[in-house]
Amino acid sequence: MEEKRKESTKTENSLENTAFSNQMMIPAESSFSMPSNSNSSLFDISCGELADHHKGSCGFIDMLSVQDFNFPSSTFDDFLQNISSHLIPLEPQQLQLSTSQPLPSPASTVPEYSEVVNTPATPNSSSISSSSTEAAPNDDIKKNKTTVEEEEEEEEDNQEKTKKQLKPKKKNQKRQREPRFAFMTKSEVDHLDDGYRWRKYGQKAVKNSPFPRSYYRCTSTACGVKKRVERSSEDPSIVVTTYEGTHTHPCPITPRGSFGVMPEAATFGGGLGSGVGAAGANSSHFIMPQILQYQQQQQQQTQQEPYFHNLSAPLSFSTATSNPTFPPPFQERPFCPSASSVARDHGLLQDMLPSKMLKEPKDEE
DNA sequence: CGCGTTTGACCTGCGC
DNA sequence: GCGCAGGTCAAACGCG
Repeated sequence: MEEKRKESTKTENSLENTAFSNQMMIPAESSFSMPSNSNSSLFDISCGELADHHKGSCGFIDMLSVQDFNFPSSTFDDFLQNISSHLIPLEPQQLQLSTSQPLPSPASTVPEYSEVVNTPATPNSSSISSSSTEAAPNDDIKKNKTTVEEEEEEEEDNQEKTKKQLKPKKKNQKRQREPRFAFMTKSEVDHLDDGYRWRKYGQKAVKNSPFPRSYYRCTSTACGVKKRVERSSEDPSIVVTTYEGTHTHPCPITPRGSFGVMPEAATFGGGLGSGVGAAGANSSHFIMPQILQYQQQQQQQTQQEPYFHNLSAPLSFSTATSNPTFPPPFQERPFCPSASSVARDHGLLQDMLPSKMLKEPKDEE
């Protein structure tokens, strides 16, 4: 197995633009629902089995029509970024529902993602921290510890009291858990090219999984963003990518340098989504959005109702409830959606995805 | 030669 | 205290 994995790893490296096919995992707060009756759509949402550490933290999105889609890094970046600009978080309670239900063990429900994810136990802090922690993630940033950050620490403390800080990183420095953000992709390659340059610094066998977990770090000196990649033991075709930290630099491979940049600003937005979208997707903001919006527009251009609202049931992502209440942090838009997304929502996918992908919704029109 | 990967050792947290 | 598991380090190695 191990060897097989290794081989695949090699393969991955050679496959730059991975087959980003059809599934994305998003933070629990990203849970959203969409008209269940609009299954024609580009996306269908459902809950999937999550890796242990993801339990309770993520939702699972199926991008039905995005089969075997090759995502150029820049596109992916855009994609995520656009997405994140429309995140619609759920209420703590709902989050609770959405996350805990599908999750087997309550204990493992909140693990390390507590900050980013909806921590049933501490809804408030979770939502707050998700945005705040983003401000104090990277090493450099840590240097400038501000009172704000200290507050964040407190929050984190609360959240992590159960989990405690993971290792203080060799120094006495208390280890801060940076906001994390995970998503799943159905891909043959583990390491998706998200536009950033990553250096693998470790690989570990994961318990209860035949697949090893790989650890990557952003190669940019001042950037401490990390990312873990592992395959789902449930479904080997699914790659779970977890980003941690905030990029403090623009995406090196982003053609549209414009958006990829969210340096300091990233403190708020860069977050976990980091790897994913330079500025983009930050933990708490990375939630589906425009895509659905797009879909909706495509299907019912007149629909004025927000695409998805709160998730009432983890598995159902059913149609929305009418009261989308978003925790403060979610209401903010840390970064500016790429021009394309802002200027023309419906152009989002067109802008990011190959026409191939857009076909479905379009054809439906 | 620079950069990235591999891989075993090491560190830390946590449960028993 | 001990063992397990996750996470990180860093030397060795491979590749362009």
